[in-house]
Amino acid sequence: MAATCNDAIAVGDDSTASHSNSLVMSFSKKRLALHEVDFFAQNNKKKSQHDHDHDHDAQTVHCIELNEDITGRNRSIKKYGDERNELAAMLAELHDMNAENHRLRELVDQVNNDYNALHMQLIKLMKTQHSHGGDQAIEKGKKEGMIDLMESNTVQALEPTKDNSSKARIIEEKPGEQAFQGWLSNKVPRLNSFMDHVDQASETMSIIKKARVSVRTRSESSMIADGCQWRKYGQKMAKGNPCPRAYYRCTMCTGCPVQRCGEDKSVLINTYEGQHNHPLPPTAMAMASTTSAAASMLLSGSMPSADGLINPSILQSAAFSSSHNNMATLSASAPFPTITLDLTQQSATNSSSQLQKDQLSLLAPLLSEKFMSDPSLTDTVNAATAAITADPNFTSALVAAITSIIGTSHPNNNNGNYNTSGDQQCNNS
DNA sequence: CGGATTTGACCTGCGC
DNA sequence: GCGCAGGTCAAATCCG
Repeated sequence: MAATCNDAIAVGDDSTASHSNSLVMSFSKKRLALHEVDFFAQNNKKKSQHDHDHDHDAQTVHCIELNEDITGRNRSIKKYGDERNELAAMLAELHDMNAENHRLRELVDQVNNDYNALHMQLIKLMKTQHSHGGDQAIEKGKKEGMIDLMESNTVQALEPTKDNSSKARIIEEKPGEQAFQGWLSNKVPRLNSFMDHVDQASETMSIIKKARVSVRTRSESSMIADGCQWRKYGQKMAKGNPCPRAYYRCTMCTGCPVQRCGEDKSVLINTYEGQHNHPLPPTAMAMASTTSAAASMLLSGSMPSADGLINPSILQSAAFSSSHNNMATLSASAPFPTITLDLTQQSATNSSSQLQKDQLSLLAPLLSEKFMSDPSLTDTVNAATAAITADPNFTSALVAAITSIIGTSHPNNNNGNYNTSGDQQCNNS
């Protein structure tokens, strides 16, 4: 705008020559003035533009900041969107896993059903086999009351089974256990299954409670003073025995299930069932440990091992001691398995200490072998195990303990006021 | 008087 | 289903 104004003034000044200098001067002044105006105008313009530029920069910075903010928000939105998608994917995966879990569960149920069906068939088959192979031994045991396992071995050797090869192989590898297997198949057929360990354990525990250990001693008293306090709660006339059978219960602790009864004349037979469920005095520990150990040995021979088979050495050893010394005999007669420890010879021949040692030295390996291999034994049995492992002369100590218990309690029985001692049974019900 | 023992009744499992 | 034998209970009795 300033340049247009200057050009119009210059055209008018050229038509007047006489006043040229003054006009020039005036024009120059005006022109200077205009220049000054223009200068200020330009300065103002620059200033204005500068100010405008300054505001524009501020707005630009603000816009940049807003833009960055928007960009950040967009990033957050995008991030949230990604997380949402990821969560949705995880939910979908979880849903798939639930569905697969459901399918697997149905599959497991199906497998369990199949297993149960096969298990029942197996039990049925094994019972059928035992009805062929074990009947003779059982009948023999029932007739004689006691089964001498050496005789059982002979029976098996002379009369091999006619069943399938699997059964025949087991019998060949496990001579001596057929009587117990037969008894087990008759009483607790489920023990024949080595696959159902849980049921096996419960069954075993129930059998342990019913296992009997019969200790034969010579005593004029109606019961053995073995350190425990016994309370008589009943007496019965047993069939086939002129002497009454007395029933005793341990009174050292309320609820202790150990009981026994007695009958006989000169030979005292204490039959223990179960175990004490309370601490025992030292004098009672020997007998309790002995009976517990014997019961465990008896039951161990009837329990399958981890591989489903049974270690025959225990029963073989028992049979050995039985046939040679009449000390440990195993009875498969109903209702419960019974092991009889015959100490009558020791009591009758107190001077024959070597015989006692020899007899119990045969029993000790039976006990220690089983105890060292079976972790599920009770504390009482473990105590016996500790004694066996700690004392190499345990058998001698055990003989001395038992005989001393019996002997010191009844040092001289010639008082004549008691002549019907007992077949004592220690029942656990 | 309280605890232990006796004894007859009752229950249960098993064989016939 | 019935009878028998073994095992348990509980009231009566005994004893220190």
